[in-house]
Parts: sequence; C-alpha cells; structure tokens
Amino acid sequence: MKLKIVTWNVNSLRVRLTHLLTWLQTEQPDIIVLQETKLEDKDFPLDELIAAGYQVIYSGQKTYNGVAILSKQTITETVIGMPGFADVQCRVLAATIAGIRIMNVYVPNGSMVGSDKYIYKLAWLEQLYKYLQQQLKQYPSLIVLGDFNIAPEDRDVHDPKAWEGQVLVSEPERQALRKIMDLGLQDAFRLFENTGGHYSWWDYRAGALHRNHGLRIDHILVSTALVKSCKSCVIDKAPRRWERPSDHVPVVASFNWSG
DNA sequence: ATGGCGGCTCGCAGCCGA
Repeated sequence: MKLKIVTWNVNSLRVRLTHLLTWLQTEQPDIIVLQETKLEDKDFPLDELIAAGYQVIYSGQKTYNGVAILSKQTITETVIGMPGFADVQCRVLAATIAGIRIMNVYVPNGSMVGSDKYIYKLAWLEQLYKYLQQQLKQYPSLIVLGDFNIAPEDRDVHDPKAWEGQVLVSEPERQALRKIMDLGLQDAFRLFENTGGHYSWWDYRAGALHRNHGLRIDHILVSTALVKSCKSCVIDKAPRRWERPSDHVPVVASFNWSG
C-alpha cells in the first residue's frame, strides 16, 4: 500500500483553507497534519474537509497554536496533548492510521534564547522525549511530524553565521532534537538529500523567499521499523508562491507500507 | 538592519511568529 504523508504549518486555517483545499485536490495525500490552525474547535471547517474526502481530528484554540490530522483512512486511538503535561496550548495530536502511530507536533517557537518561552520550549521538548519514548514502545511503527521550530544542522540554515546561537538553531535546542532522534527516529528528508539550501520556511519580510533565505524547521521523523518503507521525502515550495501564502510549505513523505 | 510582513484581537496599536 502506498501512503503519502504530509506536514504543513498553515499559519491560520481560516485564511489558508482555499490553499489547503487546492493543494489536497492535486496532491491527494493519504494523511496530512496541520499546525497553527488558530481556530477554536467550534470554528473548524469540518464540512469542507469531509467534502474533500478526509476524516478529521483537531485540537484548537483562539489566536494561537492549534493542530489537526486529516486522513483518507480510518482514524483511531486519538490522544490530544501530552499525557501528564498540563498545557493550555494546543500543540500535540496523536492517532493511529493504517497501523502507523501518527504524532503531530507544533513545537514552541522559543522567542529568544534565555527567555521564559525558550525555557518552556526546552521543558516541552523534554516532555516530548518522554512521551515518544513511551509511544515507541507501544507503537514501533511511528511517525512524528510537524513544525519542530528547530533547524537540525547548519546545512538547514541559509546563513549559519548570522543565525549562530539564535533561537531555532541554538545548541540546547539541537541537542534536544538529537536526543529525541536517538530514540530511533530518522529525518526522512535526510534519507534522500544531503545538500543544503532546502528550506520549509521563509520570512515574509525582506524578499526572503526570492533570496532563498530560509530555514528547514518542519520535519518528518520516521521510526526504525518504517525507514525501509520510506521511498521519498520532498519539500513542496510551490504554495509559498501563491497569493497570500503561509510562511511554511508542505513537507511530503511517500511510503510503500505493508503493515 | 531589532526593520521588514502577516495574522490575530471585545482592534484603530500591540502581541506573536520564526
């Protein structure tokens, strides 16, 4: 069975709904996880997404954060948030689809190194580590994907000198991500591409897209049991050039899954 | 370059994002 699995930070689902529907129409992913929906559940555009052929689960709040999972196949075992971590911010959504555990994460931005938000980000990542450690034992076939707000290495940064030590790039953040990956999770994009210059986010300002001044901060991490079935992982830059785009673009992984 | 852009809100300016 072929599976196309996608992550996309839409930066307001209300604003980006037409982009999403257009993209779903042409790309037909089996599973797509969204971040920054910025919608309360009562305002979620459920009917439109069902009409597009998807089952949907979501966890949202006003103004900030908000996550959703869309799937053509049946969604089971839904868990909202991280168990044991009381958080008013809607950043995590997990479910089982086609025998694969899907973990949608919107990692905190962190604001500035050393700030309260940065400390929250590191604590949050430690909690995610514990959660994934437990989940991997229960579900060996697991994919954790979303907006990690961390560029793993300098080749994921357009100007590593300018970004050195800053939030999204700082060593403690990278270390926290490496610790998570050391649980047995591989960066799908790096299974197929070793060069730099590939990004998933570009600032709206200063012609960043045109100059390719971006960061690769949206990731698809695949558990060891699934690595062999992962056949490609690409970043679809096209929607960033559409009118009134999200500042992030979809990251798309394809699998030949026999589970 | 601490700006720039875009989305949000009991808005008309200030926040947050990355």
